[in-house]
Amino acid sequence: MDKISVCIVEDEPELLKLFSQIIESSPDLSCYLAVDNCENALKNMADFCPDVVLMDINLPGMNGIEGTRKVKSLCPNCDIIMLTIQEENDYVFDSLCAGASGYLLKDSSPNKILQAIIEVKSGGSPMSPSIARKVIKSFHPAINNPLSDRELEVLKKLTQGQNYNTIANSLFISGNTVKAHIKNIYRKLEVNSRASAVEKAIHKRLI
Amino acid sequence: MDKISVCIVEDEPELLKLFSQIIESSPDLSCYLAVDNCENALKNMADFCPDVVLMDINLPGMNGIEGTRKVKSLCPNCDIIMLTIQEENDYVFDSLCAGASGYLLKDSSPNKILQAIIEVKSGGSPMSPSIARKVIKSFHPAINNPLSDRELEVLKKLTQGQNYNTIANSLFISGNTVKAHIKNIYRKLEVNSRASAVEKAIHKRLI
DNA sequence: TGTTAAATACCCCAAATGGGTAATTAGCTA
DNA sequence: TAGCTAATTACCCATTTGGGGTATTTAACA
Repeated sequence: MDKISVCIVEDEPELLKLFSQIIESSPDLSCYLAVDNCENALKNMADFCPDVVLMDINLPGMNGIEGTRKVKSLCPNCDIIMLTIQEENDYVFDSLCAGASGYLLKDSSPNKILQAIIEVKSGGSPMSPSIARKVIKSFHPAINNPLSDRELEVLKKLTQGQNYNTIANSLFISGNTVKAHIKNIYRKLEVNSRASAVEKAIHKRLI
Repeated sequence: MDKISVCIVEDEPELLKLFSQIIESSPDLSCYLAVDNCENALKNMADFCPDVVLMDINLPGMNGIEGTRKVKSLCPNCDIIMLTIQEENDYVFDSLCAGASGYLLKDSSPNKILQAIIEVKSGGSPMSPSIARKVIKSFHPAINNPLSDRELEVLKKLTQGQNYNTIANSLFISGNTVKAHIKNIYRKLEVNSRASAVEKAIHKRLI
């Protein structure tokens, strides 16, 4: 089997050098490209798609999240591992939504980085433990759910696009009562339309 | 520091025995409870909350997903690791939504299982590689997005609860045009209301 | 015991929504 | 070149929605 070809995008020269040395130290990996910005990486990738990209986030010019989006549209089969000090939620989730398949913090050991590259190519998604927990937590139910059980029932049906009367019939209550519940839901979620109620309910994991 | 107390819920006697032996073989862990159904686990947990629960999914009586929900409401600080052969998407995501913090397949090595218990207590979320990929994939953008760029713009504003005219003003087009776009969005997403459009857009990762 | 929240039900009304039809322009493809 | 789709605009009309009220019953709670 061929070596796994890796591209590194990292603007700190020492780190770029360190990472490429780590890659080249493995008999299974080959550092195909080591650049300090996304623009150069993309230019080279038009001709050849590497197997894996290690991507920093804070970069001069295009940032690593936008870069990830662009790499994925250019090379859909390329697996991207974020390798960054950024561990704020926004960075993590924006990266994943842009198409990243892994997320390592820069304090990861050389061995972890090598393992991660192998793992991502074997169909896994290597993440630093704290990142994995953030991701998993995003599925956990809301801790401060202000809605009553009945309101939650109504909210679920709202989400399915049902109107006052359909909801009323399925819950065996009057349309006016449904309306009253929806008013209370809006007040508690601080919204004033079905669309934003659904959006908020999903993102707060209420349903 | 005290040993990490572990509870195992597993209905196959050989596996239950094997897992408890693995736990007891570690100087840092203690198998506090080993039972073959959730009902018994919950009965015991009313008095004492273990640090970690290893939870099977296929169980006689209450299944492991419902069990996870119940354990979390009884012991919010307890970390639950699913340990199961089930790797269908529904099982994975339902487990996480029920409150699980890790998900291992039963073919994991004893060493992986021990590592996972330590890791989950250190604030990580241990997952088998294929499970991690499923989770990460759920954040990736839709591959078959049927909407045009303009329709996506409108959809985003729909999601924010904006009405025809507000959307029209922010896009510098007429309200009638917005309406036409929304009609096309509804047709393509096969929905007929803002609420279900928002629901579908979020779950298909269109926005 | 008084208070509060939840669930139920009703009223009115202005505004927003969804469905139908139709036309023009521009760009892309077979 | 003919045909298709996307984007834009416009109109009509019935239904739905959201905001403003008010009121009763029940259960929980301090």
